[in-house]
Amino acid sequence: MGLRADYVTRPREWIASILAREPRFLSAAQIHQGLERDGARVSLSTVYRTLDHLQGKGDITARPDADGEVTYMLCEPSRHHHHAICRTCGRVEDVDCAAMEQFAESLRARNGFELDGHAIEFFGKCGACR
Amino acid sequence: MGLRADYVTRPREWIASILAREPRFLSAAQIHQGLERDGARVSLSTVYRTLDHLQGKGDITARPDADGEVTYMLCEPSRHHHHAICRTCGRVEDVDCAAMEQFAESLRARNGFELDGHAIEFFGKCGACR
DNA sequence: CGGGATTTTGCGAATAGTTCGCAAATGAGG
DNA sequence: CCTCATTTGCGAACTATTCGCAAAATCCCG
Ligand SMILES: [Zn+2]
Ligand SMILES: [Zn+2]
Ligand SMILES: [Zn+2]
Ligand SMILES: [Zn+2]
Repeated sequence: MGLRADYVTRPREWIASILAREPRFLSAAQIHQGLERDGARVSLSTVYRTLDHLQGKGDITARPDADGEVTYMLCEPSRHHHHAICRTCGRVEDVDCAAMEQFAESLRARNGFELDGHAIEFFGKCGACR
Repeated sequence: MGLRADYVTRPREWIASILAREPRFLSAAQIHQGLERDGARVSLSTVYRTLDHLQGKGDITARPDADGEVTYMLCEPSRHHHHAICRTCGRVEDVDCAAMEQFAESLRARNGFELDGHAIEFFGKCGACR
């Protein structure tokens, strides 16, 4: 009772290693394909379960892509920050949250990232709900 | 041949009217339920097709929710702006894109919206892709 | 007000992504 | 090694979304 087990297994190591070397959001299917390419035989169910597991540990971030397919990336959501996503290759660069207004400039300066769009969502309580 | 037909039909009017009175993102299923509640019998397929149609006309915005289910709201995506989404009731208020830094303040002042979080995504080309 | 060409709808079947149940395999600990 | 809890694989079940096709609705024009 109490302690939650956290076995180290081949499938989990393989999946973590795929995520570790891809700085972009990957779908469960893409991860599964990556495993096959590496010669690692892991069921798709296990991929999903491992992703849930990693998400539970706070090791990965999940996000539905434009079509609603959920994608995952190694990234600590606990450290509040945002993402710059390359429209061409999908590469993700972390962006801290300090000065929003400077983002466009600093992004370019720091990462060579050429900004051409952004999406923002604010959350909170509307007047009626307070 | 050129002109694209754009029939005015009951289902389309009903669906548009549901969207018109809900300032929040609704899933196809929620819209379908709303139609039934109104006594309007429309198939779920038609709901999806009408949503595609409205999206094609640029009348609605679609966005996958956290679980990947796609949701829709009456909102012109052509006028670039962002959304403040109430964590409690889902109400969406439009926010223009001018001065990002002032958003938190102005949101509260203008709409009584109490901000407690935000998600931002930048898009563009990374250094490697340029 | 029809009549016919065109578009839209409903239905059920087909997809695609994700989850589940359960028996067999694996990892942790002694 | 042995034992027990956890994890895996497999196939079936689910859910959201899309499709094909015949029937119904809309529009246009006379
Ligand atoms: Zn990150
Ligand atoms: Zn790139
Ligand atoms: Zn809007
Ligand atoms: Zn609210």
